[in-house]
Amino acid sequence: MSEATSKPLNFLEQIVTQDLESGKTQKVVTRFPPEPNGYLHIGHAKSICLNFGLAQRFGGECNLRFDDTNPAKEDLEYVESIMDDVRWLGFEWSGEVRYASSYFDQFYQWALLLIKEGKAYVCHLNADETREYRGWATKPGKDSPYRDRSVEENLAEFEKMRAGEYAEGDCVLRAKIDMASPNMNMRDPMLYRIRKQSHHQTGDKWCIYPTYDFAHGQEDAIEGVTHSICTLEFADHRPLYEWFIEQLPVPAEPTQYEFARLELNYTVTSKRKLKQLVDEGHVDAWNDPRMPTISGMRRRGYTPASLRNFCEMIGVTKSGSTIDVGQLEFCVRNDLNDNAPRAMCVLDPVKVTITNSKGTETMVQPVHPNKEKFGERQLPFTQELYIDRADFTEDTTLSRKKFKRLVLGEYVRLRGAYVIKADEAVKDDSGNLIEIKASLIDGTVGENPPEGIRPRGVIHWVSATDSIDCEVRLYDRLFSDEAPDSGDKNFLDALNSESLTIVQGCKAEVGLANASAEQSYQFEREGYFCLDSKYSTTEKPVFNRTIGLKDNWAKKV
RNA sequence: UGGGGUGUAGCCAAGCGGUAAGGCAGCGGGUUUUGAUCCCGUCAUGCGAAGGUUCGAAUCCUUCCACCCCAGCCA
Repeated sequence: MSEATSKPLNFLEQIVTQDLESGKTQKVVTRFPPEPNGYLHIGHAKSICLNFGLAQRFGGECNLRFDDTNPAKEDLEYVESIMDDVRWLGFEWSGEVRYASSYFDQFYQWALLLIKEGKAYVCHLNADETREYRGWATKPGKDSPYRDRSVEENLAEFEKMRAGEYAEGDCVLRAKIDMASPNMNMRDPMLYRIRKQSHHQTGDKWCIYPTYDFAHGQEDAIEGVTHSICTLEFADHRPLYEWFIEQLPVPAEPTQYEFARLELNYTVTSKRKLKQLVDEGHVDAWNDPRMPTISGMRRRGYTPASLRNFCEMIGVTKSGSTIDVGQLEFCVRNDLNDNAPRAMCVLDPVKVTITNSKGTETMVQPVHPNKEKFGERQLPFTQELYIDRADFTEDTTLSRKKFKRLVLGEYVRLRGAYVIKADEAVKDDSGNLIEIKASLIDGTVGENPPEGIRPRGVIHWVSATDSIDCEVRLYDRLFSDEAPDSGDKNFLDALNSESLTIVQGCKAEVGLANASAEQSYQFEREGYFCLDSKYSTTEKPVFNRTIGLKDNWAKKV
């Protein structure tokens, strides 16, 4: 890569570079640590690309670790979907999948150690009392009455917690740090709480579970993570993260760094809210094509490369920012333009009869207009064809610049085939257009028409007799508010009632009968589409519109 | 009003004392059998504000302003 085109390093890449140069780090180890309590979304994609990308670029490794410390919210379904999504995005984690839960024995030993050293205690204050004792931002907290229990008593109490002799909420294990700290996280944070729930990995082995704070840094240390990257809201937890690393005989000393999470306008990225959309039936599933989940975008037709490229493009910083969805859309179009085979599909068909037809002919079209290696496809050109209703008008006053399609009495190029002339518009009793009678201009296949014949433009078409029926689903943004999530708005109020349009009775070129869900196509002049993995059947293919073609013209008119 | 963080164009984002990269969007033009793609051009006398240091400041200092995060037995 030349000097002029090389992308500048982001702040984390700079840190890693320095650590590698100074010898502080021998080999960079990162991790992507989702909690399996929902499906991954575009925001996670940023974190995945960052963590795996960093390891990749610097010759290191990245683990996939489930931060499964709260069985109340987690589920096996989520761990499976997460593994799927990470793999689909194109990343491979180092070794086996890790689970925080597989370190529970070690955490327990370390908790015991803190107790023995007088650095942790069992506290019987209830939730309300705990809150009261904690104080608030400008007011220091006060010590729990249980803070100075003896080591022996703490050991005995903690054993009772572990043995299930207490109910949920009766007591917790707390670190003894500083109730007056200006950092709320240091006011004797919780280490363990009681949860009488069976866990998706450890079953009923435990009824006490470590908190995020007591688990995260130690997990990193156990796994030899060198750079533990999390989002901005955890910056306040860093002193606590470091406190545990200092107090405990951990095998390594990871460092936490924070970056700004991805926010997208017109989008909600909160697992809780996405789950609500699913649970309340506003969308058909976690992978509804309108969802910003990785699985939803996948079903919609986004490609792994387009998502990776997007994450690369938006950068990594510490300043909170909201990216325009247009940038994401640019990335899919960009990828699909290069890689999607072309096809024709008429969404709102109206019949065109070629009055001077010479019988069925076969038109040959490149699969991709500027990539020969994609090969060619054959299109049956029959006497009866379909074009889109919107591509025809009887209004002869429209200027050539304003309407580059078929006008009664004028000429248009049928993509990859003849130039035709519209001779007659046939109506039914109520005046609806039911057929266009047209004539083809001889010698215009692959050739310019003779002098004096000026087609207004090029439109797509499909054989009426040799094509397939299909359904097409058009999507608009799920939310009509740029910031559905902000302030005290109810994000459900911003739901766009027109986010899904189902179009029946579409006609597609025959080759599309072999379409598969993971293969995107460009339907020429319409946009990029892929088969819907959920609703498609062999009898009736259903195509999702991933994204329309860029349309500068529509904006100007 | 405690602590932590962030302010460079409509949206992202480089910049690390030597005179504001790049991308998206926009605008203007060219090519085109997709109103797409592609190509060319254009787009911050200005870096949250005000002072100061310096030959020279987006970069250093001071003060101020705005916004975000933290008081779950969530992560």
